[in-house]
Amino acid sequence: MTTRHLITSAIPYINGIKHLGNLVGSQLPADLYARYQRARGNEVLFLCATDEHGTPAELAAAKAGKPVAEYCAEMHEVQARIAAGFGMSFDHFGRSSSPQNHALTQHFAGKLAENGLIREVSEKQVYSIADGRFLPDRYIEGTCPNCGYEKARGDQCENCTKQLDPTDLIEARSAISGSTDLEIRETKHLYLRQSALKDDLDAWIDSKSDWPVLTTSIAKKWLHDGDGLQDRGITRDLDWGIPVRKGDADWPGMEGKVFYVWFDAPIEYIACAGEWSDATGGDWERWWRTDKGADDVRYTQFMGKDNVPFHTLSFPATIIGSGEPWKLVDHLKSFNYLNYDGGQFSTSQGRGIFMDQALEILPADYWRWWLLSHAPESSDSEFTWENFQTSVNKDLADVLGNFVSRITKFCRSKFGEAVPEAGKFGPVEDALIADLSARVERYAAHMEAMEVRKSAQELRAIWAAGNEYLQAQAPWSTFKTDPDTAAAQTRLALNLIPLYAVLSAPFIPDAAAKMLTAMKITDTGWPDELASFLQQLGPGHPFEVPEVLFAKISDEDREAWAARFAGARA
RNA sequence: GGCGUUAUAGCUCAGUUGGUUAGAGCGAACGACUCAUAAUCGUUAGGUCGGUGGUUCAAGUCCACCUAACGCCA
Repeated sequence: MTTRHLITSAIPYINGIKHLGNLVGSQLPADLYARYQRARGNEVLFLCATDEHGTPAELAAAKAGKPVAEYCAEMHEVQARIAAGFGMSFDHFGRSSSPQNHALTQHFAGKLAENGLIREVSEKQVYSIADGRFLPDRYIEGTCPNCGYEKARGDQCENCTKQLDPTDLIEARSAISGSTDLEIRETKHLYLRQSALKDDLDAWIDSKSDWPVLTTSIAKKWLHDGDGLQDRGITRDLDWGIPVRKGDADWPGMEGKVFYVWFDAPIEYIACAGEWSDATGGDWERWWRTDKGADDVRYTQFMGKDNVPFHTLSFPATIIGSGEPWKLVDHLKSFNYLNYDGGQFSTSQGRGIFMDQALEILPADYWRWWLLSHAPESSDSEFTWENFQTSVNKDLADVLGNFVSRITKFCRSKFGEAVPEAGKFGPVEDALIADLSARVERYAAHMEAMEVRKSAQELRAIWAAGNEYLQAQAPWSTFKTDPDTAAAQTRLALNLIPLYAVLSAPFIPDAAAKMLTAMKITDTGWPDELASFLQQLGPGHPFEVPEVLFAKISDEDREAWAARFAGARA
């Protein structure tokens, strides 16, 4: 029985290229799961997009000297290209600024208003006359009244960590223009009454007993801490964003305002499916509307822990509050942070390795393997160059790559570049097949459960089993006295290559494809019946000795890279 | 200050609902093999499971307190 899997990765913000910590927390594990489910013959819709609205995008565009729409369009292409470089198998990589998202976001706001879940709030905000705009708290700078630090931000002083209100700052100025010509103006905003949905959300979270504790503990904290779940503003005084409208209608009093980015970004998960439909002719509603076939869809989200509150509370509040039959997430896989060599990856400080830089120095498979096999599932984990080097060299080059190399070269030298036909399997071969069957089953169970590290561990053991078999049977020795038996041993070992390719493809798709190409086989299917799977390459089946699958990382490379990435990004 | 997560062999980590001698990979030592990217395979290495005190016939595995790191919030 096949299952339909809707899979989304947290959508990356538009203002720049993401680092490896961002990648391992969302896109990469989501891709792993999507590839695995497709390999099992299930129908998959895997979506991601760029998150394009908000002040940071406006400022990044201004810094680049471009209109914000143009900047976003360009950065979207850049991010799409890099994601493709990492092998992300998105069915669609959309944009939160799409017309589909404009319409859907306005639709949701209208429904929420109809259901009494929106309230209007008047509040005072800082307006910069020189900039001609309201300033978010963190874009106001001034001297900290507490410690005297001169570059304190309106929300917090980075020097003494004291929480501030913009009006506390001495000599407050705009962080954008530096202008001190500021005034307090009254402005009206819409708030989503999340508090009214608290009990619904609480019950819903309670029903998710199989979610990672990281996910539920964060959600529970926000639900129960202090005064409980707070209402949140969903509008801003900005130009760049989705205009505030009540469905198709104007929203009196909200002219010139846009929806706050956190409100429209998750709705893009749905709109993205609409973009996919418009681009491909697919039917997005059967993935998202439970009244139109989405009831039997299994929806899984992937994200870093910083995104958990929005996905467990705010977005579900939007969906539940609409009163319409939209699909809610079934499983939410969250990740901790990946640290870089003793500190944090930092986009703002340019610390760590960024996605474009990673692809400049090594192929995607190297990064995919290390990042996934060290995914920060149970706690924060750390990238070090030494660990990366030994892990990649040992696992990929020595255990997997060398296995393919040794058996294909051995066969070529003794039997030629075709699968030898003599001899037959005995008890040792049966035992190997039985052992591998059990391992494949465990691997599948871990992949199904999204236990990323455990999956990688089992996969590695499956690779090692091939080396163990060769080492114990030593066809190079057997060949001298009993060439027929050596032929059978070689035949079995060669057949392990397609097995390794299929199982490894979700982790290292490029190398997996090379392995299949070398063995001159295209579609292997999933190894449900291992005994027959391992006879796919029958006697006489031709193959080629592939190029080295994984070159090793030398100490010189490692040292050079460690030095290059020690400081801030150039 | 409140809350949360984490703390297991030199390193990176596994350890289901508490139950015989606490596991894996890497590193290290020794051995085997020589087909292979000087790759592989095997054996060994004995860590008071952060600390203290409890519950229990029995705790790394539950409870309390403490310590440290990280994070979230105020």
